[in-house]
Amino acid sequence: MTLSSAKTDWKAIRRDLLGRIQSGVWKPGDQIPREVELAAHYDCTRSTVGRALRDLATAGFLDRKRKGGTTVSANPVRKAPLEVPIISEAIRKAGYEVGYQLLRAGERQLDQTAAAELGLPDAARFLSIEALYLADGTPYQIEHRWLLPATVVGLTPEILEEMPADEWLLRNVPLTRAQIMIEAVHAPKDVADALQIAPDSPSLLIRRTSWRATQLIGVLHLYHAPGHRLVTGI
Amino acid sequence: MTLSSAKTDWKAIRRDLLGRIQSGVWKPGDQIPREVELAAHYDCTRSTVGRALRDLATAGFLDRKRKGGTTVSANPVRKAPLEVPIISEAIRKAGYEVGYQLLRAGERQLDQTAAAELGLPDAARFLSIEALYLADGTPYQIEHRWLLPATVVGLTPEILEEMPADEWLLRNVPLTRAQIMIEAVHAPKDVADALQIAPDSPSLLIRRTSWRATQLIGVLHLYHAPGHRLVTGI
DNA sequence: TAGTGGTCTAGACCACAAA
DNA sequence: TTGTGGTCTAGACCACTAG
Repeated sequence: MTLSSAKTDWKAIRRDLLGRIQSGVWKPGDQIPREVELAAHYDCTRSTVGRALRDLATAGFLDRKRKGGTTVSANPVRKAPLEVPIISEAIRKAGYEVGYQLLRAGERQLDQTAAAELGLPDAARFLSIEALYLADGTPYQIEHRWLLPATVVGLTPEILEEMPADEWLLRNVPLTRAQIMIEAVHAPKDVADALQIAPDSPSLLIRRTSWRATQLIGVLHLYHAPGHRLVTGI
Repeated sequence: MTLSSAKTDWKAIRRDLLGRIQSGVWKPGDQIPREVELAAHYDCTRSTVGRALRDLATAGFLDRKRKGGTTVSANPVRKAPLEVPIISEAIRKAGYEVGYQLLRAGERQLDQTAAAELGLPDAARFLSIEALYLADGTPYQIEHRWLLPATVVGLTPEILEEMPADEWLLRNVPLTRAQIMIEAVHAPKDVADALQIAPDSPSLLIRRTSWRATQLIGVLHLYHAPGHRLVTGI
């Protein structure tokens, strides 16, 4: 009641409700009024307050249960959105001139550890791609991919000379599911050489395994130069 | 038309539409039918298809503009949700027994680099907290916080002996905004000692600066033991 | 069993951007 | 100017679950 009560605008209602949560008027675990009561208070229909409540629930601020009512989340598990863009876009966005250099491309036996990760026989042959990305001429990251030849028909080393694998894949084999792992490792020797950094420098490694529907596309390993930061927020 | 056309269920409609996008029936940049047409096709009201379309738009698959219609996103910037839970919850979720050990707590001058990050005069005095977390008895991560005393009144070293700062903060000073940076570093000597790892081991460092509204709460540095992985997916 | 949220309808008006 | 999505209403029925 003391807080604003802009009428009949679900965004305003959401702001008002969020305000009560964040200011502590409603504390974690508290039961908040039912939709009908809120609708009466805000002088609108149940659908409208429902939309505001639904939005807050998907954002993790509220827990909702039929018959059980709506409560303020006890464990506000905030999710920070981590963008997964095309590599060159990421560099461009940061304001740098993009450089791309194909190091190696060709069919290869899958790396032992990578095979184990995928639960595949390492007898399987993959299209192995190694490339270097530069930002303003400075080595920025190394990408190493293993792609399942059957799912990337048409992708040739010639194409890769001009176009990063990311771009080709986005247009030709869009992923529908991916698993991502982020960890800190010592840069392996070949990566350290390519990035022109000291061997055993700390490197941020992003590993991504991607599928199109249930069909495996491949595995991506991204080694970043020391000092590289992943930035996000809530 | 060829794809399923389950009637009057927005989730089914969303599945159907997403199927057309991911199977390539509708390609990036394509204009898709208007709400009225889709409503006719699925034999439901505009509100219902609208909900499905809105959902796909917020997920990044569609771009919508008044009068301009709805198009398939050309740049599907997929966002991987990175969870930011209470530390002990994270360990518990992974199935381990949680250990917590306060190493140091007391007022201190803010660290030089940390002060620069915040744009604060390093003359400011902060509550400095260092703690060790264990998973099944094994050192797991080191947290180092600098908290602005004015915003955490009531938080004493005695409380911190028993309760991780995270838990106290969640209940008493919930954050409304945070900036998060993730990078790979060499573990500093004191951190390496506490984690019982070799000096200069690669460590995943998560840095978080948090605010309540516009009021700075403090800075958190989390050093992880080598091998620790952040896992997410899309 | 009863009460709560989840969904859908059929209609209306409005805001914005393209033509 | 006009067509599109964005939002709201007033009502209804249903699904889940707490008591």
